[in-house]
Amino acid sequence: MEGVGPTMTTHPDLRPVAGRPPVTTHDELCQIGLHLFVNQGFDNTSVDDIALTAGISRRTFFRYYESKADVVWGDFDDALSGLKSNLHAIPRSVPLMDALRQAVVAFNALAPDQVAPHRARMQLILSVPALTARSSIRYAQWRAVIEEFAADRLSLPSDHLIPRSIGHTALGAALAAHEQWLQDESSDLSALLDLAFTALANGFKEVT
Amino acid sequence: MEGVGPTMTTHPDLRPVAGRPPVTTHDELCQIGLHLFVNQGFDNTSVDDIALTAGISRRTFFRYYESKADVVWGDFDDALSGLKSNLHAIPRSVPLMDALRQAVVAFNALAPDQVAPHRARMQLILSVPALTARSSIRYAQWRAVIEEFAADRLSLPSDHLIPRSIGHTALGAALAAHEQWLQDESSDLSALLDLAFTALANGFKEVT
DNA sequence: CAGAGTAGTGGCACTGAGTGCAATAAGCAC
DNA sequence: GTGCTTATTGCACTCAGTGCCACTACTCTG
Repeated sequence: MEGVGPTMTTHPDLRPVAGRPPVTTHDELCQIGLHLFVNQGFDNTSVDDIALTAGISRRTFFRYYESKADVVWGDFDDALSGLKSNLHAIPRSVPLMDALRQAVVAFNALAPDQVAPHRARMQLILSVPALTARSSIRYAQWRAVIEEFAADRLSLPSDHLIPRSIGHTALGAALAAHEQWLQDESSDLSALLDLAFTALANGFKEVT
Repeated sequence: MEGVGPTMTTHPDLRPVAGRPPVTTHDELCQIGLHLFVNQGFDNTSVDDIALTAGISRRTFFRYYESKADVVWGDFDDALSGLKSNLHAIPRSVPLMDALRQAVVAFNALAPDQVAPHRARMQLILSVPALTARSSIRYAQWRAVIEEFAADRLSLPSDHLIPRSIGHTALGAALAAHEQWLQDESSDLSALLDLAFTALANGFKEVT
């Protein structure tokens, strides 16, 4: 959904003082996994394949990721906190739906060298059923950020119908834009996101 | 999402003339599955449990449903064609977003005796991670119906950004309403759907 | 440097989902 | 009955995911 993944490492190596140092990283496994999934397909890639390639044991793999499918998302919590800070950096004078649009667009602005890997990731997520399915967890986290922000702006509890609807529909708009982006190699994700969120804020009136 | 399930049997027994007759039905397995999931939890219920209760073999279970999770949706294709005909029964004079709202609200109008089982089903789907995940397939089918309708109304291809966004956001609104409905035992699903779709059509302006 | 403490790794065994295959059972028409 | 068709079933297998426990590799303390 955003600039997740290997190229966007955070946590600048805060290794805890004691204990055996980790052999690999989430990012490394993510890179390896994506590579294998792209080349031989998700279903044709076993956890053993990934572990073997990474030089770790199968058991250790599951200490890094809870499931094979989670690999594609890399360190998503990291990305989410980015979205959150993007949102909260927007002044309250900007209307809610504009703020959402701006934050989501800004957050998906990718450096040129990140476009290709992000395309690969999203292509997998949106086309492999098992990945689409497992992504529902990530989507829920993403929505929670939006809901919380909307609830704050509207002075409503975040489990109120309106913030919830905003969370769900914002996710919908973002996914639609991503699908569209994947469909056309030459398209611009930011522009598509902008369009989708604008249409959403207009209630899909006055559209071509 | 709608009046799916046991209480809503269609296909009035078009048994093919030749061959061994089926021992059970999708609906029966759906009922058994829901019952077990509600009582002992989804993860604590194995396919063997369901098969044993239904008096069939484990292998046969997988001829009826592709996965354990699919059980909760019963015969969803059936429900979908209901939504589709609901949509196409609406005159073209009704604006697109109003038509969607009306169709979805009408389609989720449950007979009093269907409320409890539908609550149970949606409660499972929206709270058990494995079911939430697997439901993405069903959601995609649901969206496709909406997208197709919107594309037709707007004279756009159904893989255009706007119909896609409408499909995604309509699903979002419906899910938000369902979540809200589950949260409050005394709430009315139709009213919540109406509110969510109205807010969507207003671009979330002028909301309380 | 020895030993304690801590955290990551690895092997093993196990459960359970889902699948391919081949045999069998149960209807139908003739 | 014989064939034809379709459903059921058992078996064997792959693979994801988990619990348990031993082991390893590092740091810190004395």
